[in-house]
Amino acid sequence: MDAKRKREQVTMKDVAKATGFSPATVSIVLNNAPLARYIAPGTRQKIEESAKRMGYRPNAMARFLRSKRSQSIGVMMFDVTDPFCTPILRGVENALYPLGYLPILADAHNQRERFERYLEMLLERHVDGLIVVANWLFVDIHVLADLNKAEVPTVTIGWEIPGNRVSFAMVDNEAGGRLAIEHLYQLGHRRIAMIRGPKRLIDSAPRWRGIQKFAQSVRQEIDPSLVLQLPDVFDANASFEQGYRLTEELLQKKKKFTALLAFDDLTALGAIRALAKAGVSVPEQCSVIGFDDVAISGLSAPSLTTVRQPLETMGGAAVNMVMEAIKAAQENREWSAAAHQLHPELVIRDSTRSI
Amino acid sequence: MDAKRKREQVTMKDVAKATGFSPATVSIVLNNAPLARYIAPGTRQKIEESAKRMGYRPNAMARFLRSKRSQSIGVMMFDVTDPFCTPILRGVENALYPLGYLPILADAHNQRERFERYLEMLLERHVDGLIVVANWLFVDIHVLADLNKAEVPTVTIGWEIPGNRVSFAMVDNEAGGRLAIEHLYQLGHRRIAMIRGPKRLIDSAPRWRGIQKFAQSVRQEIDPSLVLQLPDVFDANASFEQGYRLTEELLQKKKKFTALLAFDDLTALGAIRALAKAGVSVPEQCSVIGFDDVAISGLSAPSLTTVRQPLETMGGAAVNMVMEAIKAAQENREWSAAAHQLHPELVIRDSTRSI
DNA sequence: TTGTATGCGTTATCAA
DNA sequence: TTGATAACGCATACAA
Repeated sequence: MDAKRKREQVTMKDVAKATGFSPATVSIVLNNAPLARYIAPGTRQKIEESAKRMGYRPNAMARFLRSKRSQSIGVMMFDVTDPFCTPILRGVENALYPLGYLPILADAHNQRERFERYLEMLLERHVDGLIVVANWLFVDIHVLADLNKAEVPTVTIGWEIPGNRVSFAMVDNEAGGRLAIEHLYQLGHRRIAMIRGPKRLIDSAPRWRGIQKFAQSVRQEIDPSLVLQLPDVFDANASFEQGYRLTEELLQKKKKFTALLAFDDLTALGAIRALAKAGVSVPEQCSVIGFDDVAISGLSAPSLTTVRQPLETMGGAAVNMVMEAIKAAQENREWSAAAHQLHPELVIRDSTRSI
Repeated sequence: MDAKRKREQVTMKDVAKATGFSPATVSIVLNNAPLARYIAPGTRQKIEESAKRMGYRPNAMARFLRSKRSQSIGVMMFDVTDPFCTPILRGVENALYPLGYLPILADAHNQRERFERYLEMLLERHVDGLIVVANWLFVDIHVLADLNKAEVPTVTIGWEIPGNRVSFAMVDNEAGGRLAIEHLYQLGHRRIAMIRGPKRLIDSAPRWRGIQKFAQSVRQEIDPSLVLQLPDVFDANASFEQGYRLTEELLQKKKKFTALLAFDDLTALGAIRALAKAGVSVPEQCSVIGFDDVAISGLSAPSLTTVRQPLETMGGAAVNMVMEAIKAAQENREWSAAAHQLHPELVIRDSTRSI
């Protein structure tokens, strides 16, 4: 039974008063500060016991004021709703947890204005570092500039910022593109429809390069009439709809192809939907491969063969990189941005087969 | 070119010095405090202009120390990876944004230990309120107790905590169950297989009750040999696998049914997979209905008919409720927990058809 | 081995 | 209309 429901916070001063020691001593003990080595065992025990009994809980805000460490990381996503973001978020959270850090979440909704406002808010909160999961967002050059001048250690995932201030983690898109086409080629497919990524998206070009290089290496021509182009649309579900639409158009033109290589998984799912509607069964009559290995891909019918981005790993890598940068800043060390390219992995499921 | 890369924070004192006024005046002006009414327009302008020019940014931590408001809300999820969580997170974020609040994210991974550690961390950070997205977690009675004694305004989503300290937002499961069976019934289905929810999950019982009541109301018997039971497993993808397995067993027993009512969407997708594998086409030979309307459901092939939980709305509702509680606490008002039941909605897609 | 004093950046009270 | 001062909770330099 509490006398008051709204009890006050127990502070170090309270613990000090209760134990008869000074707040300084209490601080030293409870933080296991270097000086704690000189504290008498009995003192230590008394303080620790009292703190526990009284329900003492350090005040992170007050602590920050002295230590300048907030033990929190700002995590900016371009769109939490995008299935691409969830595994990254998990990866970030999971790497932060053992470090005693907490993520403060900001969701830009793919809007620059929102991004900027959130950036401001995160800086007011003095996050120790920033992890930015970007894609469309960075189409805008200004946002880029914002990040470069942000006076906080920053890492981006999925986008590279020129300069040596911002580290990034990113999948090797070129290798991924190669993996995708190579798989189809080895299954015997020669007439392959392809849906290229939006022009302004950073992943599109290298992924396409991987495809081209492989085609050249096996002296296989890419039929331009089978190559489609995703438009520049900023929306999580857009690629599904566009995949559907483009595939439908292709079918109407009576183009012949035995396989379809989609820019990403949602596009692939849209394509499968269109194929199904037209009575083309996957994979019997047409193989389809995606990219990303988003959570849905394993559950769809047929389950989707795809090139996996190690998203959760990327989240973890990003955490390691910000932590490095934070440490460097604290120790006033020289430090320069790092780049982390992760390997994609072919995941063979039910949407592709040999002919 | 900065002389130092690591520049210091611009404080009110700095602005005060630059303008020749006192920090107090600066504070009054920049916060538009009540007293700002008496500040000379010229003063005001000079201060605001200088603050902007110097790049002054309030320090949220220091501000908290005085005001006791952190402008952040702890958001605890049982598993961010669960597709159930994402729309809720979006709803929360979106409602928080215009209020100038930021969510601090904690992901319990369905583990009690982790939940408790995170709760502690959030309290150290003095979140103004707490939103807990629960399901499995709360199977554990202790966690429940933790929340009741937490000295912070709290709202749960998807689980009810006895007592009048914790508000909650939840879908009307009974109505949802009814919606699902009613849909199948109206399509002419009479032999309906059902996969019930895990026994320990709070949604299972009311959802089943809705089904039973409807069956009674139309004098339709529920064939016990067509009723399956999801086991108590704590994992996001478990229900997919279990749906697959249970359906497979049902098919092996040569049970006849024209429709299948699954506890949730993932279970339904698992069931569809099993049906497809056995050569039973959906919806031609068997209709399937899910529950939740998770993001995947609209994209799967066939797209899934389901009972929609307004997840994003629930997130927004939760925010409103914590804010109420926070305001009450600040004003030292009496306040009692509220309950918010949201209406489910039938979403008809391609996985069901009439016979 | 422990205590005293100071300041982190703000805001609120009171005084001028 | 504005300024001086104190206090929020903590950590550290220095003193004892």
